[in-house]
Amino acid sequence: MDRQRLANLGPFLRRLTSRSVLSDHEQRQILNLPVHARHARANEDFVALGEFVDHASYVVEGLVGRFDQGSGGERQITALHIAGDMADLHSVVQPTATSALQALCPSTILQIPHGALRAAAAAHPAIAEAFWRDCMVDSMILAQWVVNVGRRDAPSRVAHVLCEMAWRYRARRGPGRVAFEMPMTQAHLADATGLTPVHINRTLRSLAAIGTVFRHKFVQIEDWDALVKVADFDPAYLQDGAELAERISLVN
Amino acid sequence: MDRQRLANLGPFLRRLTSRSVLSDHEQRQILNLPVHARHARANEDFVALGEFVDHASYVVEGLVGRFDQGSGGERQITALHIAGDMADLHSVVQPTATSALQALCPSTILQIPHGALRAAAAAHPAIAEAFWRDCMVDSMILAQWVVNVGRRDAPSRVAHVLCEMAWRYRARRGPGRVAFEMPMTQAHLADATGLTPVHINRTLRSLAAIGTVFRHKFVQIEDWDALVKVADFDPAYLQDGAELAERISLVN
DNA sequence: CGGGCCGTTGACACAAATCAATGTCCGTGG
DNA sequence: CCACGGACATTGATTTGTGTCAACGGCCCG
Repeated sequence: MDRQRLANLGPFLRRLTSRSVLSDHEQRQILNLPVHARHARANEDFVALGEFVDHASYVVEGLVGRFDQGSGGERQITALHIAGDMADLHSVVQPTATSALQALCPSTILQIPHGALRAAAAAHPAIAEAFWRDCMVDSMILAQWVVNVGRRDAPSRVAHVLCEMAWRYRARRGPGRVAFEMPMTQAHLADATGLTPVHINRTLRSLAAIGTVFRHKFVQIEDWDALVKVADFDPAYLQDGAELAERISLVN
Repeated sequence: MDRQRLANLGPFLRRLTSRSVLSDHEQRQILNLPVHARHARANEDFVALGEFVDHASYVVEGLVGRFDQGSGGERQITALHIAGDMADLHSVVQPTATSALQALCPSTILQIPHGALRAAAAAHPAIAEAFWRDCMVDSMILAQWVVNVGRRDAPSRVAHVLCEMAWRYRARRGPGRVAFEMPMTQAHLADATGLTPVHINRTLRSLAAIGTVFRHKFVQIEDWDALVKVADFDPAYLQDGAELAERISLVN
């Protein structure tokens, strides 16, 4: 295991500290985690279903999807992970993958050994807490996806995914125009929303009527508020505006 | 905060130790957690949406659902918690509820202060790990629900929920007949599967054709294997048969 | 005895799936 | 430089699963 000291874990640390309190020393522990870089081509599984992994996968660049599938082969994306996300931090505590990780576009991944993560968590309760909390944010997103797929019609579903991604990419600035890159195909969107690719296509055309377009891996939203209304989007679940006062530490 | 020492946390401890390794001393810490009993009537919210909670809710008796809803009022159950489940252990680390907790039948709840849980986790890395892992099991169930609601048709969805519940209630013994109590209504099943109550009704009738009935809050399955086939059910995600060898401890 | 919750049934409407073809772009190799 | 192949997007015709609306029935409990 080579220990390249790329400064790439910065975004991960920022994610953690945006929701949890870590001392300088603890922050250094995170940045000094050993990593092993790896590349994944578009549509390449870099963690297979059922595989027993000994490392977590951090997305430096690109976009990855968590895929689940039934025995009939019908695929469903269960989570999307953008650059800066630890795609399977949960594997530290649950090393048998119950879903596959697949790159949706050429992506670079940093593998971080479970051993190092476990050691950091065991030595510093605040780090354990930050990891736990980070996993729980993913879990709340998952709960929202159940609602999305279970209770919304096609335009609303697609709009909701676009809103969530805009928010997570921090592309949204005001009530008006928003634009960001989202390197996935219409078929991927279908896998994420529980719809068919053809219907995604038609739905996107209907969304164009309110000024939202997804073309050439690029999302352009003319009227953010209008999209939010269609999506019935409330960003509370992303735990982003979490007040410092609400952050409670294990270490008290 | 009264500190009733009911021996009711036993099932919770058993859940934890079935997947994580805890020393005798750590186990005692769990059993000695202070609790406050509370009753909830059927269809009563005992944790409201958006509420800031300072305790976790443990289900001693009954059945509770995690409810999410859109602005239009359409409800979606995001998780079911049976007796012995800690319904919102995640609230320790994420105290603002993004979903409501509602009793589906008369239930009794034990409230456990976050302070005590946090103290136990901070003092014992193995306990922190066990809590984290327990939350991740719920998370994997959630991921399966996304698949269920996103990719399966009505008979398959309902069958899958029944299989999962049979498994979690430990009602399944062999390949043949299975029966267990599941104190919820058809409308609740509809909220859990993203279907309408009328369609649930018709779907249940179609499942009766393969010998599976849900009547009077009771599930009776004549042919388990047949139901599993309809449901496309694979219990791996429940992390139940997890081998001891696969359990890895933070404390090494 | 009456009212409400829950379950049941039928007729009909509609959103999304399916099936099938065609179009467009882009990289690659002749 | 052009022809080819493949991935992705687009479109139309048709089918189908599920929702919607509306009514009725059973049963428990007050």
